[in-house]
Amino acid sequence: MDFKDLADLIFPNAKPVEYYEEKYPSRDLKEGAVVTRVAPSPTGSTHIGTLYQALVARTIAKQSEGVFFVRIEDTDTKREVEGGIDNITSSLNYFGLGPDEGMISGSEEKGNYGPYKQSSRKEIYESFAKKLISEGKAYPCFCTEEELTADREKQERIKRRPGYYGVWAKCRNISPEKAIERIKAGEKYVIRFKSPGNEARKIKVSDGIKGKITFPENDLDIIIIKSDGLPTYHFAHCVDDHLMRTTHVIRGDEWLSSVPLHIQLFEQSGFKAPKYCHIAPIMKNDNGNKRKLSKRKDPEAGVSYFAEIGVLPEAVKEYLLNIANSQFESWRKGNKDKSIEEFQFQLNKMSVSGALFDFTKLFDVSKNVISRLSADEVYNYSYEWANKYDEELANLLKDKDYSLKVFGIERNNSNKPRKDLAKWSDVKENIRYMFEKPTEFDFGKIDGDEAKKVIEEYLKIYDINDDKQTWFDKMKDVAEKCGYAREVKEFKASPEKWPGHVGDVSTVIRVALTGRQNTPDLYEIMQVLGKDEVEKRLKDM
RNA sequence: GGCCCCUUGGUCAAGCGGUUAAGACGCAGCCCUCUCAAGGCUGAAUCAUGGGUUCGAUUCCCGUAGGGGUCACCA
Repeated sequence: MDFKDLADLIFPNAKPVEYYEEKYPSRDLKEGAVVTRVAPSPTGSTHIGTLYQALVARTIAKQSEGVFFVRIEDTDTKREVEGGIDNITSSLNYFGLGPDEGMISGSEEKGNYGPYKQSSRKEIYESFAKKLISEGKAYPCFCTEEELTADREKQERIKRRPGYYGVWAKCRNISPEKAIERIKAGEKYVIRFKSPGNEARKIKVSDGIKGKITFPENDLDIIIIKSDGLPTYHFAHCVDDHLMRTTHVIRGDEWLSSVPLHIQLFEQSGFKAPKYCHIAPIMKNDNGNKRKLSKRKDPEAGVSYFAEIGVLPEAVKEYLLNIANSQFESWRKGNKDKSIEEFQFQLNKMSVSGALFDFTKLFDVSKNVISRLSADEVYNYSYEWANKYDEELANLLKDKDYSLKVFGIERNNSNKPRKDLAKWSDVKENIRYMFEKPTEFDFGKIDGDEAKKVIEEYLKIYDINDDKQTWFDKMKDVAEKCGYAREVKEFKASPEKWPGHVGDVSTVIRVALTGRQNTPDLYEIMQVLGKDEVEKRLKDM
């Protein structure tokens, strides 16, 4: 009786690993091409961290003409949420981060290295676990949960490092004969990795983002196959990323401390370990403390939030890229019209510590993104958004031709378009007065009777056909006639001479027309409003 | 608690032994033939702390403090 018999008993039907090695050959890619993945668990709504990782992973894969794929890590059946996979794949798609390979919906996948859902790969893990067992590098463990917790408590009590290692690894040296006997007797067991490590020895790892890190070697005999027959994350990661020929593992830095284990797992399995790249998480300031963005507490942690408030995926990506590579900003400044795909991303320029999520900055980025859009695009996006989230706005925007003119104000034929829209949920209050007569008026400096006089005077000479210069000259004429300064400069030079200047006069017209003291270019607004509407609103005053 | 990582303005951050310590967001002020958004200019604001090493430390080393991560049959 030896390890081989034990392995045969545990996994009688497992295929030899060679079968899989052949089925999933090395990828035929050009030199330097990088194979990356994002490997989320389908546990609910997609987290912004997943998106962030996907963005980074996909970017470096694309840049190197490599492959980016999506693998679903659903080995924890308890945490799985219905529709979880769909949620991930549709979020990735929505953000334009669809994969070359892997899961593309809740039930479909593409690519030759699948299945891309771990729950469908059970037999593959068994095959590799069997090999480890037959080589004496893994073993069945019969310890019950109660025994394990008892040991852990004892370890704590006597101030020892907790875990299943050394003398605490009770099942480590059970002979194959004895193990076979116990299995045949029907005892429950899991499969553990027999770690060859020694905690006193150090290993050095070069992380693609964090740089050189020194760890103690792993000496924990971690579980690789759980009692439900599915692998733990560690083992699944090892088998999958080997077979899927991943070259760079981009993942959250909560995994950093598992690296010694993972490297050992790869070594013992006879695989080449991938390059690890650990991304610092996006944080939130919580009463002076930094903590990871949490889906429970922070709406912005859920990726769907950005769709809800109407921030473009492109804006979110640019913001994330900004956090990831600070040179992005200056690149963008010099390449205003280029796609972000052209930006040369550098992994080693990523920050090693987590950045605070900053809405103000996101909105600034977003304003810039929207400012690059045509009136047509702005209309389409906001109408689409309104149909989903804001019925009132959708009604306002029904008249497409007119709406297009409204969105064209200071946008069409302008080389420095407005930057006052950060998100589609800003649109309604921004343009409402173009569709509805205002009901409240505050003329500022000028009181009601004066304002009436200004409006009357203006009405006498108003002509929709005036060009902008004539329009402005007429505004000055009204100012003069009503006793205000023609030129702002003159007024500023001797403010005691007049009660106000053209600006104050135009404010009256502006308020009468829009109900606001601040608006975009009044001339353009009046052009869009049209002669009838302008005269009507003015006369109604 | 053990182990690992981190610490430049309010925020994101350049920097890699000698710099007036970039830039962006935000903030304040000014300018720009009407207001605002934008744009331009100007300004306030940063090297956690104590020791070394060095002619010289933001930069290198050690300690301290603070922060983060991790120690599961969860990923």
